[in-house]
Amino acid sequence: MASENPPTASALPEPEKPSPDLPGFELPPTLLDLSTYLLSRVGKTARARLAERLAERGLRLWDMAVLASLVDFGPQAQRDLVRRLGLDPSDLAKVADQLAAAGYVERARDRADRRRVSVSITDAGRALLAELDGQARAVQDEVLAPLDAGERQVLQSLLLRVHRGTGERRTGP
Amino acid sequence: MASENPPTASALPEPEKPSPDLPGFELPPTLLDLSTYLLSRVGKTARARLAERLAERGLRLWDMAVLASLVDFGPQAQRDLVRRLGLDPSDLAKVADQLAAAGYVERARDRADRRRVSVSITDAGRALLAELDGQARAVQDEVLAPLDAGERQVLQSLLLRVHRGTGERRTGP
DNA sequence: GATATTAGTGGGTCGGGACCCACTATAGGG
DNA sequence: CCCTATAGTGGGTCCCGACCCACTAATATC
Repeated sequence: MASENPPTASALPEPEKPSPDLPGFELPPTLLDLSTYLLSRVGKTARARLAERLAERGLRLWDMAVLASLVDFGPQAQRDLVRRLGLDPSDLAKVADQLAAAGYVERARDRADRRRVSVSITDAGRALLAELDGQARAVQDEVLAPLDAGERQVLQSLLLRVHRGTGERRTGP
Repeated sequence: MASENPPTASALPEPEKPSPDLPGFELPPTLLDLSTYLLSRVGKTARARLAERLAERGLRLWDMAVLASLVDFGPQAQRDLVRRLGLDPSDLAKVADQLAAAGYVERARDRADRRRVSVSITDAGRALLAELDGQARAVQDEVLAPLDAGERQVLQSLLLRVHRGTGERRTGP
């Protein structure tokens, strides 16, 4: 917890600006010096803004995740997508449905094991993902605006390590 | 977007471990080198784990935020809490209700302006917040396990700057 | 072949968060 | 005084994301 009333800005150079929504309404330092809290809050912002862009196209984060997985790893059975992305099989079915209906992916039964449905991305899907990736980077520029290129690299690398460390208890997209 | 199939680990020293849930199931590099994505994902993990701890006590993140605000800034009218924390007045009323019922805060009408209800924290509330803060730090140690103390400082400071930069479009606790 | 197991699907539930409206009580300005 | 704005409250709604169960089809095991 931060020391009582005087809003100490923890390990920070300068408070820079009074900052938040309303003038003179800073968030509690007790929260602000929990990286946990900042992570959660900033992460939520990032998520929300990205989701917002996707929503304009009627897509959700999972759609993008699935497309990315297909581009990066090639055609896969749904079970593989499920394991890789950690979402519910039932939910994936719905996502795949939607993507297939829109022509971004194709599904075909695996001839070796006809229980499996192999999903592959179409050209339209590739094009879509490219656009989405662009949008994601645009959002990133917004969110990371206060950081210079070097700092963004550092952040990226720290986050990646943190990510790799987390037990991955089946959390979101 | 990351280059096609070979799962390039972007601007990172070493992939360290194969890492995720199931053996041989890495997440798509296309996503992993979006800081936006990592932020969202890691943030979600942090949030979830913290919320989990709070839930054991029947609390939600907002409860903690309110307590923190009261400790850091002293007794305030609900309207101040609303503005500071950016939550709906109606929702705050419910949170305050619950906290008051549990004896963590007290409410009293402001004598200067009897429309206002001034909320103040009790000793029990202070004690609770201290505990919650401890739990939050425990979660933090879990989540940030891969980072050493110096790196955590860097992360904290970067996140704080990013946070300050975000327009704060009335997002979560 | 009978049985268990795996892949996919459809149809739900559940809880949380954000939001909104109608209503009361008080304050303040003309 | 009357009228508008503000503070708080008590109802809701809506949209998610996560999860679960029941069921079919195909395969694997013995």
